[in-house]
Amino acid sequence: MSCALDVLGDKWTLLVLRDIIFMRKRYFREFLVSSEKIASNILSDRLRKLKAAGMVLRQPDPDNGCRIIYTVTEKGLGLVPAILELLRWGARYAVENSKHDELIRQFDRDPQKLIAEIRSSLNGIRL
Amino acid sequence: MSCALDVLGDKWTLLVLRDIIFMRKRYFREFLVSSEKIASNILSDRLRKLKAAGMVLRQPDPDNGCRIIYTVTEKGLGLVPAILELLRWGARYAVENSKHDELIRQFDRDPQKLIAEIRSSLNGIRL
DNA sequence: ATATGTTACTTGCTTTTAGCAAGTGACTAA
DNA sequence: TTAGTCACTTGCTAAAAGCAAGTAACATAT
Repeated sequence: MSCALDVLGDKWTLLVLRDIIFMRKRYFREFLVSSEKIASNILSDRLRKLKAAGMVLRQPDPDNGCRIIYTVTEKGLGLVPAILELLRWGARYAVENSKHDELIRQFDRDPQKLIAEIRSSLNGIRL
Repeated sequence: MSCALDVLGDKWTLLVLRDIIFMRKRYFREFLVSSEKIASNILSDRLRKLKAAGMVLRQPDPDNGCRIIYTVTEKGLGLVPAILELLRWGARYAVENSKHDELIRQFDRDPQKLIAEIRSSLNGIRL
């Protein structure tokens, strides 16, 4: 638990993971335009820490030398259930979001299938 | 999600919740002696914020006027699945803890039963 | 009744972390 | 060759964390 919080115990790390997993974000710029407005230095720091924790991969885009592609690892994907439980809790007790409701329903119907879909969408990236 | 992180997005809040829910802690002093050594001013602040968020209750102990009893609310209990998924992830990917393994097995066997047990252990408190 | 102890905090202060605005160097497309 | 994109850094300020010490309310023992 405290190990988990060593990596996740801050405002931004889980949001970055949510974006990379569910919003399918790949590039630095994409993370910057999230609704929560993360600063570029913080984003840089969190991506570096997530990489150090083995939860994301950082690789140059073969099609464009100045681009970097970030992807989730299996360890990062392992947090999907936890993230979805947090979404579910937020949906039940906080103000109305409802944009994650379909995701939650999908998870309830077949958790393994949702995770398999996310994983396979990652394999679609040429590296 | 970001709503959830407004409440939980720091190192200590989830640890306090873990203690109050799974370690059955009730008094200020009990939280102070957790393995992670929270400072008393931080603990005070987090308990106040959790109370403001409607996740814990703060009531004077009828048996001892200078004691305060803290208890989880239903809203706080709603985070049990999320916390357990974090524990599970920590158990799988971080260094070996294994002291939460039984808790995780219990949750896997019958999630509702575990939550019911926690809830009923709260009702045992006279207020 | 007085002294001592307990409990749940505050306060003051220092160190660490967050966050914004602006800048940089590597690369690409016109 | 020039302008633009991209993924960051850097400098600076504001906020939060963390420690040590103090305090007010109550309880217990003498």
